[in-house]
Amino acid sequence: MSILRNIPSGGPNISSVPLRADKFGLSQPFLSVEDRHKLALIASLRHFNAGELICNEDDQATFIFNIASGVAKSYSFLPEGKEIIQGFFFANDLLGFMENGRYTNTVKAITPVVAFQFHVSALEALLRTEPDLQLQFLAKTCHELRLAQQHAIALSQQSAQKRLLMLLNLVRLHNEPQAQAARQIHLPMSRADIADYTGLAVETVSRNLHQLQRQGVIHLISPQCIEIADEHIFTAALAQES
Amino acid sequence: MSILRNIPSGGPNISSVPLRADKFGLSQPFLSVEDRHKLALIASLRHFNAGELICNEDDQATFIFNIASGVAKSYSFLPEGKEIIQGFFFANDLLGFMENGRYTNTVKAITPVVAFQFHVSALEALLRTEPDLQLQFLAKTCHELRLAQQHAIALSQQSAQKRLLMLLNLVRLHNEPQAQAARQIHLPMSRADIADYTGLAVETVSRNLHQLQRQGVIHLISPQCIEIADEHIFTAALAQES
DNA sequence: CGTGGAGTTGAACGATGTCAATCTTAGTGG
DNA sequence: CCACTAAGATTGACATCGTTCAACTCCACG
Repeated sequence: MSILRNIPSGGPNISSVPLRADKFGLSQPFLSVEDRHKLALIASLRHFNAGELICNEDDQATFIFNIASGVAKSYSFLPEGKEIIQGFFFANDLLGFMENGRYTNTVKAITPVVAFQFHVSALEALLRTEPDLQLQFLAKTCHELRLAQQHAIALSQQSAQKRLLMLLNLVRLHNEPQAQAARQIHLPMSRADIADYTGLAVETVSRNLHQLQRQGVIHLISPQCIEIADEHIFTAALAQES
Repeated sequence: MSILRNIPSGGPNISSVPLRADKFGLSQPFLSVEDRHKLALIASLRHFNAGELICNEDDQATFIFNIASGVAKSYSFLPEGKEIIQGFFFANDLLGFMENGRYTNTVKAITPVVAFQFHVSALEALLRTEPDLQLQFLAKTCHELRLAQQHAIALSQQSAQKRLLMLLNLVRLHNEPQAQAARQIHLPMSRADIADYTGLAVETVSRNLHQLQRQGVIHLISPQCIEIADEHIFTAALAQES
């Protein structure tokens, strides 16, 4: 496979959570070597610059994408002209969800993105012949559903602080291990993106981040880099009563 | 099949939207007779009273359910002890989504509910041997994801009125055709449920419904029954700028 | 050195949450 | 048949928090 030779990651991959509890515990969160190989056979590699559109809502859906590296945002437009960010896509995520053959969201690269692209028809044909692989896609979709529900939970929080803490916690899980060890959260997105995800105004985002700093929960190193002041205080603030 | 003989609906069924555009348009939103028959072979019928628990978050997931009639609500608990309603399930919906073998939501019947129940292991075995049927489940899950995203859109609305209008519109789609023709929306859920779904206080729900009435958008016939005063004004209010 | 975008800060208004009281309704039992 | 009860729904008064509008700072880039 020429594709497999050209990239370091070893081909398409999907991070997920298994539907059923494995007897080995949380095993098989990623595809097997065989499944990745089968996907590689129908994949081609794409590069997107930061800010570049990956797919557009309501457009005819011809490709499904699997991110190899980089971060993208999925968003829709509200009646008022504002936009809401539905979620962020990271490495090993799937994007290009569709209904009636049309994309249900607009997805734009936030950082430079490298992604595998599959023809919808080729992927569908593969999934029909590989039920086990299809189950992995089902599990991934269930996990996306779970993430969307957690987003709804974040949005239903009254306090701006908690909404922000939930976003920080979400982004944190996708940071490099060394960054996590240093209690640092690297935010690939702008304040406007955070505002659109949390349903707040940009000013409220800024104000409350600084308030969290005054309260000793976080430390604003730079606009894109936040340090957790105290692990214990941070998690306590996430689960707080008030 | 004894099950098929005992129920009028003709066995399990799944309402959905196809992933790909069919050459026949919006065809195949429901399962084929053959698929329903295969599901019936591994299904058993369950009855739930109004208010009865169908499945509980974090519990071992042994069954997946398919509603034949009635309405249920899916909810999670917020740190503050409040609860958020993630969505409502109607006839031909699937429920019992899981991760790591455990339910991700608590589901409770709002009205009396009749549902088919499938053993997870039996359903998984069936889906492995029937990739086409599995694709229907994948499409259904994608549609649930879409609904969760629309819920997030509703929650990100600043105005309480718009959140309520989006809920009314959602419920309306599941009403009986004759009710829709009469421009009536029958709400199976309580004001508290509406509040938990929209992220508002019960009082705010009540106040804004009455305000919508004063504005001539709807007419409150009874707490559980709302009439759309004018179709045009209603849809205009949904898409309004302000 | 100037420019523009992103981020921050300030002040005032307004919508919604909260607390509390009242009203309505369905179900119960005398 | 009627009164009682409890849960759901409504209404009022008030405080709070976030939005809005505006000005300002910071930094990268030419």
